[in-house]
Amino acid sequence: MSPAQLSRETLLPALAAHVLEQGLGGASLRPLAKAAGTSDRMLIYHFGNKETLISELLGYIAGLYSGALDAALGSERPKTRQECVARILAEGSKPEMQAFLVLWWDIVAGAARGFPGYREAAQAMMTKQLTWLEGQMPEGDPDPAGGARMLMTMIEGTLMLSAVGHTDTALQGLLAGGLPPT
Amino acid sequence: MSPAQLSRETLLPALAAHVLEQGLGGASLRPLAKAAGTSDRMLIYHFGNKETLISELLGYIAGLYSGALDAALGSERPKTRQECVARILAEGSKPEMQAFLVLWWDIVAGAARGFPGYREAAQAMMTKQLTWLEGQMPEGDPDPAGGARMLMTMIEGTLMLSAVGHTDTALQGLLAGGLPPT
DNA sequence: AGCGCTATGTAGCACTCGCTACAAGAGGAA
DNA sequence: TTCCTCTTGTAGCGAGTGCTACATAGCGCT
Repeated sequence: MSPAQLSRETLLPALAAHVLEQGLGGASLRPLAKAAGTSDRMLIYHFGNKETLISELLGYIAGLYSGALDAALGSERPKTRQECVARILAEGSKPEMQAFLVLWWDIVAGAARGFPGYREAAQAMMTKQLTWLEGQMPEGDPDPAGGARMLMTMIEGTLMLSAVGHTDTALQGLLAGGLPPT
Repeated sequence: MSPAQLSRETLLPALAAHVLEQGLGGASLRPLAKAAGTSDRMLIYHFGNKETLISELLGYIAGLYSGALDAALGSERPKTRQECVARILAEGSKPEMQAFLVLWWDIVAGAARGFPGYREAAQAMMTKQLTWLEGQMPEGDPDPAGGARMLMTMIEGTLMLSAVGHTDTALQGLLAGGLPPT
């Protein structure tokens, strides 16, 4: 009956799955523990306190995101910047990415408010995404580094506007910027 | 001793001041009531329940934001798009705007998660900002409507990246987009 | 066998949460 | 006056919060 020994590493996947669908705002110990098949008592035992747990969880989720981006590496690079934008927006609209996106705004809000661990995790995810985007820039692009950062800014703006029901504004903005997502 | 009669209208300013500095995540009735000089009992009495209170509060804050934008209308229009971006980013970096910005990410997170009232308030604020931005577009701009939407998308992306410690990424993106904030 | 360390369960503490039951004062209407 | 409505205070409920005290089972080491 004794389950495989618990540890931070074995707990984190279940915890991540829980916050991915329930959010960080209402993440309290007992529901988290239930989702991981254990008790609040054991979460405190393994992580010390809730703050540490959340920090480690955010780091783990940043790793998940990084892995998801790696798995999304297309075989051949896009030919144009606009194709590049279209591809990454398509990536973000996949259903399995929705939970990530919703959670993302929780993380941004926590980062803006200075909660411990939030900023670091958010920064790591954005750094990873920037790297990924640089690798996705068209072959002969005149300014891959700067271009990637510009596309990144446009994409993040698009995601935010979409989150609050201003998808049209963002799409028309992309259009006016010469980056119509096909 | 009897204070002026309480009502939703007289309560909202104090409530807004509280969430502007404490955030929406931890906004619970008793601290809110204390900030407004009353009791949780009376908040429920006047608003019915917490959900309604938050919804009305978000609407009120959207109005505050709208007023702040109106008050920030410069006398003369910027000459170029980049000056326009520089001006709005400068506006957003004023200290009195910081509380708005931090709260903003709470609202976006709530909107993304579908909390009642959040999306409506966020949408209203973005609509207002878009209108404001259209009015700030340079005189002879070839495409004021589309341009405003593009600038809007870039600006929101910049704000988000700044919130998570990627200000440099955003600024380099603006630079590569021909929109260096002076 | 005995000892000590690690992992876990049970129970509980002091606190906050949104909300409600009940009573009471104030003011107007009859 | 008597009644009714509106507004407010006091007290509390049941649930949930992070966290802790205490006991205990299992394991390896000597």
